[in-house]
Amino acid sequence: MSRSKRGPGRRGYHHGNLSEALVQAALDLIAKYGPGGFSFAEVTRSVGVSPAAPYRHFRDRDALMADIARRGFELFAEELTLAWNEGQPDAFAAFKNVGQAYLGFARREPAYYAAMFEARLPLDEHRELARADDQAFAVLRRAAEALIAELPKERRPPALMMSLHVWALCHGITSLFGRGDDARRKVPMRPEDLLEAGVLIYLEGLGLGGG
Amino acid sequence: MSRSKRGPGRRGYHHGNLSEALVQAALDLIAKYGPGGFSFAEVTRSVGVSPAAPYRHFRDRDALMADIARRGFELFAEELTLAWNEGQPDAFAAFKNVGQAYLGFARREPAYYAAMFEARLPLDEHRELARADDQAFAVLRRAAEALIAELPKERRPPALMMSLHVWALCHGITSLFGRGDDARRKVPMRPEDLLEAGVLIYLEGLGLGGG
DNA sequence: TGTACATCAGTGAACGCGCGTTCACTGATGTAC
DNA sequence: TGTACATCAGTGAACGCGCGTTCACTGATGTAC
Repeated sequence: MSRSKRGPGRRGYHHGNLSEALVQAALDLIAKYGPGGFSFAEVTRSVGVSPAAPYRHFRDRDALMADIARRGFELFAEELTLAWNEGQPDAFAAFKNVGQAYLGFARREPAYYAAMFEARLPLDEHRELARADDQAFAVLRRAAEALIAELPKERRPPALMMSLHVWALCHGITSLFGRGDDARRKVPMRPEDLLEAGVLIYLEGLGLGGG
Repeated sequence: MSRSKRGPGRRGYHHGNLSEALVQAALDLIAKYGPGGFSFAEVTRSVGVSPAAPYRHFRDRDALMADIARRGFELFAEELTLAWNEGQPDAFAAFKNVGQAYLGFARREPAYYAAMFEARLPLDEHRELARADDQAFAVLRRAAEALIAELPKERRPPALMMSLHVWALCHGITSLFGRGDDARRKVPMRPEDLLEAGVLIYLEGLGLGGG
């Protein structure tokens, strides 16, 4: 009986990589039950350690949650950066790729996404989290700047505004139509197509149609 | 002591309007602690009734949550309808008014908004909720249809797509920049202005600039 | 290479707590006559 | 108008449960010599 508690991944008394394992287990639970739906206790059970073990790695439940969200934003920033690909093949296509990468991340990593945007973590109290958040947004903003630079100076919109619009559109589509749970609003089109069309219309409105 | 339990609003043994009072108390708690942060027990305490009392009115905690969200959507639909005002003074202005009313509702009623969009209620299992949700969206859609009707036939976008775009933009702005708690992303502009500009650019992109 | 020892990481039992829900109950209200 | 009675709405005590967190502990690991 006490043997079964060790689980398949244990390498003896010391776990080896407990904090990673705790994060993964928490992600699984968040994916199933939402950001409010995971408990420290359940995480330890699914990892197969004693309920006191996590306290060597995280101050409390909240700190684990914040760490997950921070990791999420770092992954997110990486993926957006890859999608931007230094503006290749051209700023217009690369900008749209960033938008699609946004949706792709939310779809592939709903648990991270929930921790990042639905956990209601107070950004003032988690500075590293706020910084990671800023860095992910900065990718989107740089993409907007590069695209705007193609317009003649007198017709350039503020890059901040433009990137906030696209962020809001991406998040709105993800949160309303792109989620993986039963709270998804069902619409007869793919979120990706909805975003593609929305961004095209928006860019057209800025005079950036067709690249 | 047992007297104090009755609270100021009680009219004796029978409460008179307990289900309303429970809803209001739950809304207060949701506003403070988020949709996951209210407990049946705490609600009864703040209303001043015994913990068993709510079961005369709601099957369980989940049913109360769903009822709150349903009421929220009904209020929401009313406010959007008022803002649309039958398309007066003109479809363009009225459409923008609907968008502003969206943000206004979310700002004035953050608890309702959270119950409606952040509680992860499964829409399949709460049909009346799904219907109320549909009816609120229908207002936005009708506004889009009226605005689209001003375009020549061959240049009309699908009304469904257009209303989903605007819904997503409204929700994204609300959820990221317009919330009342510490999870708000701070940006140097008002959500209302951000929405106004975004909708204008989007409509411009559809060839609907300036009305 | 071998040993003593410090440090580290996980144990397991225990705590107090608030939760959702149930139950038999009872006081208040409304209605039939 | 008065009374008997059915129905309704809230009571309060109790339940079992899972939670977060603490504590003194101990097994495993790494390092100095």
